Amino acid sequence: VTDATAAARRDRRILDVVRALHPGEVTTYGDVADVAGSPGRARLVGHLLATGADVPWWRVVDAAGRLRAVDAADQAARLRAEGVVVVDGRVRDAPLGRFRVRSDS
DNA sequence: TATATGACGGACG
DNA sequence: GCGTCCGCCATAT
Repeated sequence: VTDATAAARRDRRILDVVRALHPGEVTTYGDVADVAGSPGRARLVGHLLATGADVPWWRVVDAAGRLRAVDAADQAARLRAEGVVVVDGRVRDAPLGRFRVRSDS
């Protein structure tokens, strides 16, 4: 296969993982990359979500639980609408289904 | 072709 | 817990 198709397949795989997130479920860029089979490529996940993919992008935060979206306020609002506790631009809760935000206190 | 810049993350102090 | 540094990958200039 060509590099282009391989990359396209990889990107699609990442987007599929994000699409699989249920309401109230929050995960990290790194975990998405990992589950999608591209460990270490957290930055790539962020880039994909930034390109306006049709996926629940607001359910993805960074490893520290911080909301990195351009419009963090919007992301916070969407998360709260699903019952996720966001404090000072950060996810304080670890509700989540299969994917977990590593945030312990 | 080279450099800079992000929706990142881990290691370190 | 925070700031800095470096590695990571794709785009933009």
